[in-house]
Amino acid sequence: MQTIGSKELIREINEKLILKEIYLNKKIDRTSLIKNTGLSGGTITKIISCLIEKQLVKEIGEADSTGGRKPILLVLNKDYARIIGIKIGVGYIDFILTDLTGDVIFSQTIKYEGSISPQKVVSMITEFHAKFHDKHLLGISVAVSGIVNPNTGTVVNSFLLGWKDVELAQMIKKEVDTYIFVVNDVDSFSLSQLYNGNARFYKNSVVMTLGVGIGGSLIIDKKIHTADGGVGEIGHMSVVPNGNKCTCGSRGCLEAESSIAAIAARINKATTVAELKKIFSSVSNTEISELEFIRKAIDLDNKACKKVFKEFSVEIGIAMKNLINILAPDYFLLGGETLEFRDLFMKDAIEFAKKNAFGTLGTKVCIETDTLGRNAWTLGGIYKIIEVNLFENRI
Amino acid sequence: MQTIGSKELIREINEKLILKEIYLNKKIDRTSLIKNTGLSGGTITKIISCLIEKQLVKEIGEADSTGGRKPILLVLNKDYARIIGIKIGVGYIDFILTDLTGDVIFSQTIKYEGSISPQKVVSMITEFHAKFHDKHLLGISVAVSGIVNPNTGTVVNSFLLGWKDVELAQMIKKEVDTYIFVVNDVDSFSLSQLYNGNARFYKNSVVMTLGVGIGGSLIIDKKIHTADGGVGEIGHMSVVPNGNKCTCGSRGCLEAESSIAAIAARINKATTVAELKKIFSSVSNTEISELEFIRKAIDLDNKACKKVFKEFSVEIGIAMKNLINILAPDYFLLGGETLEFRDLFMKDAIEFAKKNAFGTLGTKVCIETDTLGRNAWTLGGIYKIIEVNLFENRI
DNA sequence: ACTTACTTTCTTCAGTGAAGAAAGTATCTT
DNA sequence: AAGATACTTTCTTCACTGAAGAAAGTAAGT
Repeated sequence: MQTIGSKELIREINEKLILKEIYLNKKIDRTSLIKNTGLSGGTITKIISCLIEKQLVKEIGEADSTGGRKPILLVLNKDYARIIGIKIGVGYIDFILTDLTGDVIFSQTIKYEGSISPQKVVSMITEFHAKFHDKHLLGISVAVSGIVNPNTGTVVNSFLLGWKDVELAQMIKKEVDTYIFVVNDVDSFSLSQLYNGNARFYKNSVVMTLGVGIGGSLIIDKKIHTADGGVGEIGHMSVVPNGNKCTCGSRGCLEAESSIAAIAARINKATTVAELKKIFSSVSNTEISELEFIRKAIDLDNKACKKVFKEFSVEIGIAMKNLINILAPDYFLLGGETLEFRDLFMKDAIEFAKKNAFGTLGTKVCIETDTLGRNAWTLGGIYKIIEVNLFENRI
Repeated sequence: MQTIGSKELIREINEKLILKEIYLNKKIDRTSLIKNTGLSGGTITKIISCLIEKQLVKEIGEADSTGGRKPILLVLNKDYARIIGIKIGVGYIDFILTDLTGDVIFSQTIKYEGSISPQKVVSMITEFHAKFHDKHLLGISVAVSGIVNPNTGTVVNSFLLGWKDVELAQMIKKEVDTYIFVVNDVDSFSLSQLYNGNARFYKNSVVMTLGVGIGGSLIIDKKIHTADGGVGEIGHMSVVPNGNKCTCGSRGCLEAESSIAAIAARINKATTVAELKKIFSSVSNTEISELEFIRKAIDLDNKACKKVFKEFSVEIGIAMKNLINILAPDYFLLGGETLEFRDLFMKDAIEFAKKNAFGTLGTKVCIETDTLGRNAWTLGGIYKIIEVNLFENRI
């Protein structure tokens, strides 16, 4: 939809410019706002007065004088609103409540067994909201696995949850009338890297997560690229012709070859240690997880593990090389549970990728691993809600 | 660089809105501009007067009355400026001169043997420009193979031309002081699909070209995604583990397996027809091109060709499936010289890709082949120059 | 008295909405 | 058939509005 130029647009652009400057500086005075934004003194005074009246901004004291009048410091009013973030995992749901700037106020994890229905999730969200609706609610973000259309708020297809064509945003909005942002969980993780991690310093990034599934997310020109959902299904890139049957129906997909479960299976096949094989038989009975099995395997048969992770590093290296060649990112971030075993594969995979990428693409990309931790999967959607509400122009 | 809201910005936004509306409608009257843009009558009158004064727009007569005063029709002034587009191929250079709307006024192809230096190219551009500098020159677009940084105008690395770190834009600007747009040739082809082909109707597209090399280009949110060059090196995606040695140094790349040269080599290997093998030996002496060899091969040993193209269709299908899974495009366009043999591989490749793509990604993508033809490789950059100058907002 | 920070006043300019001018068509009267 | 009148549509003009900038003023420091 095309936007026409108008006085309202001018004011909106400048208000958001000022809000962004206050947010980035945490606290700032009017004269610095004049310098940093290029707006005139009169304009700054008028707009700040407006924002104070709206209670989005507040004065919090003075800074030291440099020879004249002491400047008055301005900050975003953290208490202006609250934001709720949810991450629907397999067997658990994370809830996080933050203030206007994304600082965590409260968080909790609720575990569940078997499967969980969308109705149940909506019910839990409504309960969580009821506990905190004393403040204005800016929005609710929900991170879900699978193909998610963030524009319609629909979970098109989540294999892990067993959901298909769930209009989650609409269901939640019926109960809580606020802005609902339904997003793929890897995209949410990626948004955290963009707003709070090192991805913020780069224009184009690829995020890859290794774990139960192999996930991916793309950041293009400092914006998450979701299309209408389905972007970044890196796990379903073919790496082994006629390889293992994948859950998606294809063969030789990266996920079929290199998920946690696949690694465990490969270790079991490679090892001759009887005790280890016995332990592996418990895995499918969920007496022990694949992660735990791999931990034990490293103790009991380090040689077999090294061999399996060596092959794994080549597959991951090929996948990374392919992504670097297709997308030419400045920044490449690796995350997910499999990073626990990074010592066994990471260096080789990165070296393989950098060495085999086309031309200069391998040398120009910065490759790092996640340092933000588990909350990043939930906070990403919250950061997006803040960006959309406070800083993003409609043109 | 952040943009502040101002009266100048308002005027600029609205002028471009009006120009875009005139361009899309080819001819339009003021009352329709009021309806289509949402701007008021006074604003339309003022801005149109301005544009007429600048000679960007002109009145060209009247439309029929519908009961009142006859409306006056307005058009873009095609003669306001000229644009030059160049495509540097292997063994030839295409030159195209267009008017303000991208309509071709003049074109020529100059052949060259062996290699060609950047200096020689600049010299030819200067000569071409000298023939047509009676009109204002809006810009010059140069399409080149390899890794090209359009932001700096640098040919970082063109394997086919043997160029490395050539600051082509600067070299040209020294001779002709105008806007210079240096772009990867597949990206230029892609831009034509976006501005003049069916890609204009989709938000996210992938363009793949099959020929001497395997090239790719990405359109994200209706914008070509180039980063700082190197995006879309689809040809260097691995499809065969430990496969053929590629020019990029890696092994098993799509380009090493499925370029025109690779297909010819595979046909030669598969055939038992002595005459065909004899003809193939002439290819490396450039007595006959690979394309011509394949044409003959289809006549002399259709069975072997069918077999080779069957394998080829799987490789292309895998590559397409990988791209669909990573990028979730709405639209996928195939182009390039290998399409001459589309009857032997296209249907199978598309079917493979659609069938093996993740979830609904395969059914939602529209896959087509190029209909714009050879000039599309040159005109894409011209369309971009028009877009940047007449329609694109700086915010 | 001078410096620095912030506010107020006045000016400029772009867009808006309403009214008017210009140029049409349709109908009626002579 | 010609002229007059009524109505419609297109385009222009103009007074008003609001946002930003420039200039001048006030407040609070050293």
